Amino acid sequence: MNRELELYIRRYITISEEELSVFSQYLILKTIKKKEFLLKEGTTCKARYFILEGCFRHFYIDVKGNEQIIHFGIENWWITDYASLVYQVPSKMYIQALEHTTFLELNEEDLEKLYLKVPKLERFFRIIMEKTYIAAQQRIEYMFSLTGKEFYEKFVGSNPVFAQRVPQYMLASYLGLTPEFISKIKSRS
Amino acid sequence: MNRELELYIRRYITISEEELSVFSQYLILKTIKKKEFLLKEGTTCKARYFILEGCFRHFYIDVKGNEQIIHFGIENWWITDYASLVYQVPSKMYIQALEHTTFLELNEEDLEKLYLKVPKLERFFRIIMEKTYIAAQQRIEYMFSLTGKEFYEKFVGSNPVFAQRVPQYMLASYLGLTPEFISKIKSRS
DNA sequence: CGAAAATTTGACATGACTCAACTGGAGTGG
DNA sequence: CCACTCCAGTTGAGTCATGTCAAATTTTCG
Repeated sequence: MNRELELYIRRYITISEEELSVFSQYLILKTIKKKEFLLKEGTTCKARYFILEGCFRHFYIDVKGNEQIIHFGIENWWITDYASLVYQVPSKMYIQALEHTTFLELNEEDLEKLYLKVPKLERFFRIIMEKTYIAAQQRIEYMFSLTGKEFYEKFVGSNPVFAQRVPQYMLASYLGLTPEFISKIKSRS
Repeated sequence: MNRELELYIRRYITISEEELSVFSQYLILKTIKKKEFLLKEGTTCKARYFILEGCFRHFYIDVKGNEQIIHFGIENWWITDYASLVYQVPSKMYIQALEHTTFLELNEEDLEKLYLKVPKLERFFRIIMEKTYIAAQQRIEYMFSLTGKEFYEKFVGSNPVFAQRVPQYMLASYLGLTPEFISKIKSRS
């Protein structure tokens, strides 16, 4: 079992070496180059990915043709398109590497088998989903309560390192603002 | 076991009568009157609630002092403040009945015990959380891609019955718009 | 029936967008 | 290693969607 993932799992559940090693049999270590895609619109998503090193952006093309980033994925995060994965329908999303990235792939059909062998993983993924949902909820609250300027400043304030790692226009997209507007925010302060 | 909840559970997992009856021992049938609260700011949320009949709104008071509705809860939905429930911290949220409402209460400490007795419930709640998360994600996409007018029309179009059930100013709050603006949307079409 | 709450309407304000032009680095090829 | 291109970022002018505030009207409900 990969050391990073082991630590991550043990933050949430207690699990034996044996169970971990069964889990690890289903994980495929992969790498992907900068700008390559893990998922493209029209493809049905078949797996979840645990990021070991690197960074993804998760976006879609909206009705007006703009790339709208809904997430970034970094080290120690799971990334996937749940809407496509869970309902097994073609995705409207793209997941693209922003850097050379290493990750573990967990196929969803395999995961279903795994749940039978290691039922504790149901618990693990339940807990992960709860936290993921709470984060999404938090995001909705910020979108409602903060102005663009406040949202930008909050994001950069709480993720200073990450804000360096991605270009400004992607931050703008993530925050639902235009690059021009971000530029004006910065100059006015 | 309550019939509604049984049907709901069996949409997602296969489960025996015995397991269901263990589950049902932990459920408390309750009712609440219109305008009463299930949860108030400052209280730590201790349970999840399955709505049998009636309706709740889930809101918080933002920095500017406005009530910001983040969800409505209706029949066959679970409602709770996950942020408070999962981390056991005081809630920033209110959950208030909009009608006389009947629901089943599931205490979180009990649920932890239940997971040991009926591990399948981990699976059940994992699946529920996945769907709940997907819905939250969808909401974020709408907030990004649609104008206020479009969002309002989409909501009323897909929930015509529900839109009747709550006052306009609450819809406005849920959509992140002002009641005045909703009024203008309606008059201009 | 009357008071309180919800909705509507209008005048005005503003946050954020659009578009277009400009600047400055980062690669790339000769 | 220079010249060129290209992309990200900046700046400014003008616009538009939506908000604010206040008053008028309608609905709800005790």
